[in-house]
Amino acid sequence: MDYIRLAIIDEQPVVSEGIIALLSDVAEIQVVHHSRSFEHAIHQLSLQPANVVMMMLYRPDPDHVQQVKLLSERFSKAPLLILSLFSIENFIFSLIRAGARGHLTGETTREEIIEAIFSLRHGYDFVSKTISNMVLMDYLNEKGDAGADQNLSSRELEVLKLFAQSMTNSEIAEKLFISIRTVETHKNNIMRKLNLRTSVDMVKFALRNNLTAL
Amino acid sequence: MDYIRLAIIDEQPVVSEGIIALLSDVAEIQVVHHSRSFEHAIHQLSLQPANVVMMMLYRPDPDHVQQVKLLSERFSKAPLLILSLFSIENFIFSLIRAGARGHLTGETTREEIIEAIFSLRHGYDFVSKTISNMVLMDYLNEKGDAGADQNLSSRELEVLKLFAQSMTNSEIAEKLFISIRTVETHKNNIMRKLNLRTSVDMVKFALRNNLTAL
DNA sequence: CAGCCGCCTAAGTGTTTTACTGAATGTTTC
DNA sequence: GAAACATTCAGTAAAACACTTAGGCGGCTG
Repeated sequence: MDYIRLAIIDEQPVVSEGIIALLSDVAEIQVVHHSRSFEHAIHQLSLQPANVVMMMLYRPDPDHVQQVKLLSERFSKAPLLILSLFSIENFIFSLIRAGARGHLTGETTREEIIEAIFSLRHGYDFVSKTISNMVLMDYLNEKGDAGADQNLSSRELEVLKLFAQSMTNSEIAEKLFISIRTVETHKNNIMRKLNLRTSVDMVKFALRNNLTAL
Repeated sequence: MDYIRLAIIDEQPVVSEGIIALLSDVAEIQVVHHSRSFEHAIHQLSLQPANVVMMMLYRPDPDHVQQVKLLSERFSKAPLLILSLFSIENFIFSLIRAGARGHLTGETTREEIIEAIFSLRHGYDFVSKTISNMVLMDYLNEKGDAGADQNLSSRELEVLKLFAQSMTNSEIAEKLFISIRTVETHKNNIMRKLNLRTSVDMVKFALRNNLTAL
């Protein structure tokens, strides 16, 4: 009997509990451990390897990209499945580029989760229909500006996040080891890309997308 | 037998599915319907009343405060339980002021959810320990800025509101028939009075106090 | 492979906003 | 009537912003 050993990484215990309950009557899937933090997951995975790792994300934090990269490199035998409760397309692409082998949104169903886990276990990638459709829409729109709402680079997201956390330009510059002028440039590009008028709008955008706390 | 008729409002089907799975073996709780949108929930609740309404929130959108207010007024017989996957204390207080009778964070467990539902059904409020502790801390520290806007003059409040609505200093000056320098002074006084560091903090204060929409 | 595009970096220049200080005028309050 | 505060405005220096150019780098494409 070849069980799938599933590891779960989730900051919010109640959601992982729910997911585990959803998977409880699938005999082939065995949840070996679930962690509330990335660091704990690394530790757990070293002790007890998994076949598939599932990671719940609640906001488009650039840190997650680094974590995905690290996980998929260090535990390359355990393909990584992302479940994101937001849907910023470009950010999700970053995650996939960083090594995630599958992705689901909050729109997904129990059946799709199971299908995704089986796919990853057997070496196939899995991307939810929602995201597939986004790619298709993009393809059809010829990268039309209509959907060019949320194509911030990871660096821009980082700057936006720090700014929305009440850091001044010089503080951001110091923290990221870049010049103040570069911080300004990033902010300009963010405003241009998102079609925002003032920095107040930028703060609101960050809040809407859970990049910072109110 | 007196079933608890539970209605669920959740944008992310996968989370509600998980919650429903967690509650599936509690005989006294019957999930009568779950909606992906607030509007749909209003419609459903009119057709089929509930004893308890559970609402999942993923980000601190001020619209939610209005929705909570409307729900708790229109369906006053169905106490409202919020499950927020973030933990911004001030925002949660707004939700409770708006009429929510219970609140849980993502830290919660299956048992706590069940306890909360039963409490609300029997007329008691339920607030998770995480938030209870926050309230206590707040009470002790006298730190919360609820009511702090009382100290602002009406003119200052007006300037703050316009600023938080993305108006530049010159636009505010023009609108209020005062000079730009005066607008600056007002902003300075606001920051000093509220003990804020940056204008980003000012925007957040305005949002917390419903002076503007996100 | 050459060319194009996006990302990251940075600077130039001019405008706007902020930080800090001071101050005139009126209203309220003790 | 003195004290406290609201409202108004300004000088000066620093910070931030808008708009532009620009080099190096990596990826994609014809």
